[in-house]
Amino acid sequence: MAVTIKDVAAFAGVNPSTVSRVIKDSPSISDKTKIKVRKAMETLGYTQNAAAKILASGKSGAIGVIFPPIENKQSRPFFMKILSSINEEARNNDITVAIATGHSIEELEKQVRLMYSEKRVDGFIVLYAGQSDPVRQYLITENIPFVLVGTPSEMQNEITYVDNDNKLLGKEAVAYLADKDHKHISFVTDTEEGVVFEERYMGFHEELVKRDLVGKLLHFDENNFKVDGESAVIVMDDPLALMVIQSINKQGLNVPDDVSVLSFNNSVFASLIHPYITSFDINVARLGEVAVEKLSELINSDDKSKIYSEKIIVPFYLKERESVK
Amino acid sequence: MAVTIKDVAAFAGVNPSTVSRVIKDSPSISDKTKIKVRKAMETLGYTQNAAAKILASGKSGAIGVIFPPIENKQSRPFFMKILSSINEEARNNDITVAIATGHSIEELEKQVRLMYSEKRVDGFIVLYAGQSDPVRQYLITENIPFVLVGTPSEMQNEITYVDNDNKLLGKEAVAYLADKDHKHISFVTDTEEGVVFEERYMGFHEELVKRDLVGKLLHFDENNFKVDGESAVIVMDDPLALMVIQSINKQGLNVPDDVSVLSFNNSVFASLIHPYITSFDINVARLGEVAVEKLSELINSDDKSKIYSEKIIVPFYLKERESVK
DNA sequence: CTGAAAGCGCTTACAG
DNA sequence: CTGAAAGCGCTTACAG
Repeated sequence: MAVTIKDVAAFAGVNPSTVSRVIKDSPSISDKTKIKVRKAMETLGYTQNAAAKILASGKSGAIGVIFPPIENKQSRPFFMKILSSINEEARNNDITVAIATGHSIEELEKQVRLMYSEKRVDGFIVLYAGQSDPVRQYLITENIPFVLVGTPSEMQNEITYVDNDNKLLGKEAVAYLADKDHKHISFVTDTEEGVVFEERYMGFHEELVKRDLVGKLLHFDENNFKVDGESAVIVMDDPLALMVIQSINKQGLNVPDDVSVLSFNNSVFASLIHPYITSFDINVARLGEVAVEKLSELINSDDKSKIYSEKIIVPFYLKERESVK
Repeated sequence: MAVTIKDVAAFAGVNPSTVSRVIKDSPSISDKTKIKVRKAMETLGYTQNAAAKILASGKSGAIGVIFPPIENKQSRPFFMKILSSINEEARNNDITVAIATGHSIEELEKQVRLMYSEKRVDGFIVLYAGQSDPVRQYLITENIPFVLVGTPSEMQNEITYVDNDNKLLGKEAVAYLADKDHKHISFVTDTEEGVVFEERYMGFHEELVKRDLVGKLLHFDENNFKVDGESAVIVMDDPLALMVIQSINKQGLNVPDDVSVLSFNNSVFASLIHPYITSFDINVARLGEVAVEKLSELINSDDKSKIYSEKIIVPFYLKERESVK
């Protein structure tokens, strides 16, 4: 039915193995033969059969993207955005991407194990960095190539990961506001878990001390949140910033006239309603690209241990809008 | 290296073909043999090699999910949500999902063609319904199984699609507000393109006329939007509702005390800041499930034309919150 | 109910 | 630089 390597070989008057070599552009084939074979492929409309290639070569040419098992996280625009950029970069390298999701961590692990044991994928990109995760543990134990997007809280030396410099992000946030003459700056969060929070807050705190400014950690609670003398506030992410702004308004204060709001991630939420939020863009697209690049290296390296434990820090930039004065 | 069907056969003392039949639970194999073989698989830790299965059977056991080529759409929570539910339903049926994305329609089509010609997938779920789309055209021409999420504006008779009843949604919106004694109800949109808008608006209009109420179509423009006597407003989606509420506030009016706001889709945007938005939930999870079910039927049917052109309407429900009085 | 055999469409040492 | 052959791990008529 479909045209195979054999058909092409017959048409071009060569052996099927020669066609195979032409496909991968083997240097041992003469240009003359290559041209002839390529012409045959063209006129017959040949396309490779992925399954046959995988079976014969032992490589799937596909990678798996693992989403966090928590439901609500999946609504974050981050995931769709990084998936797009991963897929794009993968396509440019002739890699297919398959996905793994699950309501529970058990479901997720089951799917990941199956994908790998059936040899549907050569490796994984993990999109969450929670601590002591069984899925990640499995990948490490079985020595399966993977790269993490985010910073793991443990075994940083055994894992290849790509992330922003969250501590620097915290520092830069303070620096930016301080340069605008803010002297009382607090940090607002709705979670104190995770390396992202820890590092951003640490950076915030260090820079605050260094510049001799005042401020503290404010835990956001919808019914009970108030600023108390702050002229500016740094918020963990854009949706939270939206809520913070509303709370500030309810206090009878205006953003940015009375208090400035600076946030992170630069997601859709940042430019939904006014004041549009000034927010650090963490370059999600680049994060995805780099993840694919690194994973490819891991998959294709013979000595996997050699390039393990690399960390890639992707630069960020500030998207200035209306919420800071 | 990995354990194969041969190893299992040797261990159980049967022919490899018997093992293959046990795997697919063929009725022609005796229970005694099944038990014996399954035990062997268990103790040896056997898992199927997907590539070999695909090559031998001619079926990939995978489906492709095609995302719209437009960048900003991908930030909508809808896509991540439906992808999750598609993947979940697929996993329950031992189907893998691969994705196709692209900045341009050309890129997208290229990827789709490649996926299919390499036999990486058996069929597709298309997540957008714009008119005269080359990707969809390709699928139809080549007679490739696919189902559309949304309502196509042409060739409705040739395409299997799943969607909500958008016209009914428009009617129900009016009915709900009318029952709360609203008499002046307008419909707000920021786009007049697409079947979704058309049908919701048509439903709105019919019901408005039927109940002898007043109201009109309001085009949202950030700098220039005002309500003019409306006691309630129906908005195309949640993010837009957020903007509409802000505009209403700027007019010195309160939601819901002065004007009620009712919206569609029940996305994350609906419960971000107060007033939380009363919104119709369009049951995205179910949409995804049904899409997978129908696609499976298409793929496995011998006479594809027989079940073509089915439409599946998924029910919706109203999520009541704070924006309607 | 089960076995033996051919075949799916590639890749890759091995020869020459 | 190219060919002939074996093999990747399954499935599936065909026999019996």
